[in-house]
Amino acid sequence: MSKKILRSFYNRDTLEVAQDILGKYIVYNSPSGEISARIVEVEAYIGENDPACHAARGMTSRNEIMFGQAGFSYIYLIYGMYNCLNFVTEKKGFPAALLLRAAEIVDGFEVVVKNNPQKSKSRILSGPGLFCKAFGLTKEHNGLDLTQEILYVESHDNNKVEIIQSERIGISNGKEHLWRFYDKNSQAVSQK
DNA sequence: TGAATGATGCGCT
DNA sequence: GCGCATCATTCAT
Repeated sequence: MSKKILRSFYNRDTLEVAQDILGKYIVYNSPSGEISARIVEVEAYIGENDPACHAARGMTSRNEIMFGQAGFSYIYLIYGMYNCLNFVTEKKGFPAALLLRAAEIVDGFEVVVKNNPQKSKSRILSGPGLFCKAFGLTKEHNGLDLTQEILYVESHDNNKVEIIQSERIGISNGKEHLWRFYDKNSQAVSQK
């Protein structure tokens, strides 16, 4: 039994959403077929007081989606070559988002493997850049409504997850916040 | 097995 | 120009 997550799920404290979204399934109706994957790793970026958050220096044209309503996608390009997918959380006017760092492919491996043929099934979504590359997500998918049919998350019954909390990865400021959450038992978590 | 580096777009100082 | 919420490859131990 599965059901699509509604906007009220995202419209809460970001750290609560982070832990609740682990073990849920992200579904993408791509042009070449449906893909779904189990979310196993996320990081939280919260508010203008978080130095690692893109919103730390106020609203710009790049990050304005984070200031908007919860339940939308925020996708940006990093290092000139990799896209990263975030879920916007919290109420309108409060900038916060969850970075999707890793997932386990469930359906649509044959679609995903075309985008990255060298990768094994268990590691093909192990990293934010890899995830977007495999799913075929780019900044063109920025601002999608996650309560619509193209890109959304659904919950499944009986998904118990052992959650580990740790320091965020790849940032130089704001490391004192332990805002990375991942599934202890997953082989797909990034960084080994 | 680990550290260093190159690729490369774009928003900000 | 600089510096990034990265990854794959190369070079050194």
